[in-house]
Amino acid sequence: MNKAEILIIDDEPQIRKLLQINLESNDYKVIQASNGKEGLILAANHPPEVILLDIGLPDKSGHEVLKELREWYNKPIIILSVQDNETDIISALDNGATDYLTKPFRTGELLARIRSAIRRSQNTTNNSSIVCGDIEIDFVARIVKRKGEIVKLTSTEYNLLILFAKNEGKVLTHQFILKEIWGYGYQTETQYLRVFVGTLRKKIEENYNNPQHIITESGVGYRFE
Amino acid sequence: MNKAEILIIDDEPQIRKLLQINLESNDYKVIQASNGKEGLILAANHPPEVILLDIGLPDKSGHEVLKELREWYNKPIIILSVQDNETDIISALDNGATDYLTKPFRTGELLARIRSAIRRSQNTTNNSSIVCGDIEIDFVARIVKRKGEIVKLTSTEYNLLILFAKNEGKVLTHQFILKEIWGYGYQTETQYLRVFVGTLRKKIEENYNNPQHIITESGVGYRFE
DNA sequence: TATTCCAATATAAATATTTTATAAAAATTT
DNA sequence: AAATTTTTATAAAATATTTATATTGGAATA
Repeated sequence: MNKAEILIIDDEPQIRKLLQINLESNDYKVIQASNGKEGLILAANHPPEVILLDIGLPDKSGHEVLKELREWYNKPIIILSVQDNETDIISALDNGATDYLTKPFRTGELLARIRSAIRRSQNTTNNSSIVCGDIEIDFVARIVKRKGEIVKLTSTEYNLLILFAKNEGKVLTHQFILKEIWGYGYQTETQYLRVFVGTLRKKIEENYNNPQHIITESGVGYRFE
Repeated sequence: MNKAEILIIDDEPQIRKLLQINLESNDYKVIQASNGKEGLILAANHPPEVILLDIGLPDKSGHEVLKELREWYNKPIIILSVQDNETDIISALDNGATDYLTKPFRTGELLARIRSAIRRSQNTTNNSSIVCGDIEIDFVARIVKRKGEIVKLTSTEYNLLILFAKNEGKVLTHQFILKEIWGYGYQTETQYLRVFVGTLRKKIEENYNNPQHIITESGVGYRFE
């Protein structure tokens, strides 16, 4: 029994109907909005477990809705997009979307993606702490422990670790990390990142010549495990 | 029971007859056109599941027909060509043809290619993940797994694999691949491609002396299965 | 049919280039 | 002044390109 609530924001009634049938038959409770404004109101009144958002709304409001949602909503937002609209997808992911699906999609994959998103979000946002192997992060107290011992981190180091931990298993590009931690205009300062990844590794890796947590993806970015 | 419709566009009546007999005995419904104009009309009136197009028509109209078709038709177009007309084949593939067969062809091969093309066109939803046999690509996480294990790819290798995976089953010419991965001006550097196909095969093929995923189409390019 | 030859492809290895890691100095913030 | 961040410099590692050589498969020849 799930009964987790899912909000669908899409202007196409057929898509909403299709989603509704599939989701309800899998024990999700479905709420629907046919435009961005309505979606924002519904989400605010009764925050759902997952939001499915059509990014390619005719009035281009999908991107704005995503940004507005992300100002306060930190559960999964899965983007729905028509095929061949890669630009939309990439910009959505950079703006905090959790995942995406292109229409037409297979039901099996949709359900799998929803399950995976919920699982991940329960590991992170819901709880006030994350445990990744020997690393333990307490968001409320802003404390990080390694094998039970408190690790002293500077605020940049801490922010970086949080960003990694919230995106466990995902490759984060240099650009993305720099934008998230330092803000726009810093996206080319890759050296900052190297320095801080270095200090973080020294503090959280067992053997920092052979990092097990922060993995380098040469030419691309880093991945946290 | 298939009853998928196949449109043949070829000026040689013997070839049309031969194809018709073979295809109908395999439960396909066959429509025929003896020239490009007729073919375009038939295709527009009743879009078939696959089009077999003779590219080497005497008046060279095959190429034009292909281009016109590709403006709206996105199902498989398999090129028929006389042997030794590699230029024709390559230009057709670069213009969006799915596959090719050289006359005279073996019936078994023809049928296999048609089946494969149909299968592919039915699941081309380019989604946030692709599964091809034991290979699994997650675009969001930017991670490739083989039998569940993460495969470490360099960024060029990854880009190449993505290009292949997004065009599964389709023959990609050297030129096309080089243009997509390295950009204009690199279209003659076929050796780059060989080196990278080599390293990719080592990483994703079970037995890389007998590649099952990246298939060589000698003189033309590669195909991903 | 078997053999030779050729062009295309594959592989290995050397070199060049780019990217990353690290230390440490300088600047800034607390 | 201490802690932290930014900048600079340099070493090390990873990746890409180039070169050399081997292998393969098809066409031509005997």
